[in-house]
Amino acid sequence: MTAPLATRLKRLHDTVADRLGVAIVTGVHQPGELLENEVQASERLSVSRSAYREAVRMLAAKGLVESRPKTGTRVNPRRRWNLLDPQVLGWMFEGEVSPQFLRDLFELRLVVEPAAAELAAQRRDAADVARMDAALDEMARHGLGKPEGQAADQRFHDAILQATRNETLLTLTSTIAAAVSWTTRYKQRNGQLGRDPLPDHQAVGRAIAGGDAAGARAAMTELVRLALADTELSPAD
Amino acid sequence: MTAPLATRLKRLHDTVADRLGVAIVTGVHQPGELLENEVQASERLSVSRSAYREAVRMLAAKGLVESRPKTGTRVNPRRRWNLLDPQVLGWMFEGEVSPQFLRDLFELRLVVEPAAAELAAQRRDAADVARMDAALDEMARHGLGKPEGQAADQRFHDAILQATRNETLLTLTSTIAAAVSWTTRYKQRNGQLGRDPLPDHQAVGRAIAGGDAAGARAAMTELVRLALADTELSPAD
DNA sequence: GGCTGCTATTTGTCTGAGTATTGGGGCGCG
DNA sequence: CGCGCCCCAATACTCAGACAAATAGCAGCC
Repeated sequence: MTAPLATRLKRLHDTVADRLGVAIVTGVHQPGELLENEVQASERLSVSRSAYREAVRMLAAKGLVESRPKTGTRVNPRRRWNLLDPQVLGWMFEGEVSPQFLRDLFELRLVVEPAAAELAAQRRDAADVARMDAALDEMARHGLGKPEGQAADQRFHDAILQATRNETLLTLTSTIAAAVSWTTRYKQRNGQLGRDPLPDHQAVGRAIAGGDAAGARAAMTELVRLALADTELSPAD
Repeated sequence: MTAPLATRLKRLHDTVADRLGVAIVTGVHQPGELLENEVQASERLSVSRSAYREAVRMLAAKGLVESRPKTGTRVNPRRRWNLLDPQVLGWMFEGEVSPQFLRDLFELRLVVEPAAAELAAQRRDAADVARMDAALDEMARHGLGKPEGQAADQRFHDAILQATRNETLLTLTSTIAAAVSWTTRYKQRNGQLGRDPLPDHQAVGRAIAGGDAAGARAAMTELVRLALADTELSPAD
């Protein structure tokens, strides 16, 4: 017993936060549920109370839990979770992700990315275009099967968000990235390739580089729709 | 000296986090800047090192800072801040908000809310419509000058996001709310009324209740555009 | 000039004590 | 019986001080 909580690769409080965070977002601890009190919990994880408390503070900062004297630390209703927090999103994907949540994520992408593409077409400068082209080149060279190609894919989407010149949209990078990476992961797991996504990416790139706002929006909509179809999620409506 | 950090209304670590958070997002501590070391900082604020550390953990969880041994705690580049975190957003509005950021916020609203209205029109049920109508009634009764009216305004926008049946969109509630409340605050401060926003809200409500997706999108676009115009922010392009 | 090992600084972790808050139960009173 | 008040115990909160671990920067060596 007193399983030694994984060999230390990072700070202890981060490790504990990860562990608790995953347990919460994957449903091991349901909303409304009360966590063990600090003393028991820290002893069970064989960490000091301070380390455990700092972990809980992090979860609280992300809206996952709330602590009060006498009552203890309670898991918040999902509604209060910061689902767009990169770390929370990461914890989600540690377990099985519900199809409903994936559809929500793609729907958000379908709302945000076409609009972002449109704005990017209006505001991009030479540096943006260079970033996009570099990413597209690397995608073509490596293919989407390899990690390099996937990284390039994410850089492409990120470059577009950057080109919008909108900080709040840029914050959604991690959210988009989660959906993007899930698509390729899914396709690899299931071996089916679907249509080659590279031409669609290039079409988006051309429209943005050419300043064609409407075209960029349309091309991006098409791209996301295609990705959604590949995941075999039934359309939302 | 050793000014006693406000009479305790909430937890000490929350108070410290608020104070540091505001100082960072309002630019008192620039990105890249190094914070005092824990001992000095905690002494200056007259709190224990543990309380200070828990506060820093919260800021780190929101992407504002990063701590490393020997180097210290450094303010992250804005790019890594979770700008959509409700608390971070709240801290922003403690100081002067840059026009650029406000435009970004409205632009995000312009991306999200029309799409949300469209989805809401497709998926709303009786309860959603009831919520919207109740909010509209209260807005009409109190007017947007009074706190009750403003609260109702936010409930209206929230009801729409709820009706989308999309958790990730719902997470943006606080972001939308920030932009909404800023509009009314601005209008009160400057005394100018602009067009009465109530009819536009009612138009959105009617379209959603009637299941008119395209109409809902159009009406919402109009509503947000109007709000943007009232704030006298120059249009983004 | 570059590598290597030392050292000082800073965060990280632990422990144990005392404080503040508050939900709930008991008790009195109407 | 019902209602309000007070007390109590459980819990998180705060504090203080010590030691451990990591690491940037430097000195010294090859």
